[in-house]
Amino acid sequence: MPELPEVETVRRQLEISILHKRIVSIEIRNKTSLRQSVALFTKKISGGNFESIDRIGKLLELKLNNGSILLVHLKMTGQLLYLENKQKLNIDKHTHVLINFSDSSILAFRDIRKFGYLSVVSAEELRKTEDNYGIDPLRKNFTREAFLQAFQKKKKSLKALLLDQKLIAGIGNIYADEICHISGLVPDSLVPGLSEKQLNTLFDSCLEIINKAVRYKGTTFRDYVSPDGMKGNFAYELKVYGREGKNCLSCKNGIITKITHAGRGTHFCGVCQK
DNA sequence: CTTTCTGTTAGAAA
DNA sequence: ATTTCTAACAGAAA
Repeated sequence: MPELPEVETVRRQLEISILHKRIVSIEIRNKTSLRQSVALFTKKISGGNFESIDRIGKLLELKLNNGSILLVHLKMTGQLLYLENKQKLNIDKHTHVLINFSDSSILAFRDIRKFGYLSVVSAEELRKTEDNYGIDPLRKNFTREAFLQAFQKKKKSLKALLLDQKLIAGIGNIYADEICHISGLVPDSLVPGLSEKQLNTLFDSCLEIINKAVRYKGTTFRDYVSPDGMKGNFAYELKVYGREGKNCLSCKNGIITKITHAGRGTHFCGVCQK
């Protein structure tokens, strides 16, 4: 579910709620949410505290004072929730991991579909993991030159490339469709057929959509909430995603079409996107 | 009731 | 080597 803007919203909220709190205990209610054994996971983070929180693409990196890094990927339905002690009533059967802090607050990992995971890694392992990711729109290396270069010699469709985390890190199904829309390009057009000008427009659109969605604290289409339980407001700004059969808000003439492309539901206006 | 769809991506298959 | 498809899972919608 969460794409870059949602994960960034989670990161920012955790940054102001859990840093420098001592981890006093850990409860694993579903061990398949961990990438390693319960014993090893517990040993590596017990007694520590989080010093900083970073993110690449949709992956959260919670840096501990002992040098380890807790990686969290939310996949489709994962949530990281910050709970005060009195909010323990919110803990349900989908809440798989609880990290208890010395002030009685809790960082809870909840995940209905159980695709998400937590993994404690070393600095070296983190470096290798980051090697699998392309440029992140909120990092300094997301330049026009790097963007154009990432698309060089690729024969896939526009949408397939936008979704490829090895090229651009953080864009998912919702934002890929929105980016194509404001670029005036149909998602299934082949990238080798795009002009230099169109690729430049695409670069601008990526930054425009991602930055706006971050300002709106992400999109809640179904399950997503930030650590304080709040929904994202970008759902009200969506122009094509989830709007099949409705009129195009941009050109006022077309009707939003939905097709399956690159294995995903794909939405666009056939009138103002070419 | 059954079938289809869903914001992700690792790994298999082609 | 590169691109496409499927499985992992749970639940809502059709």
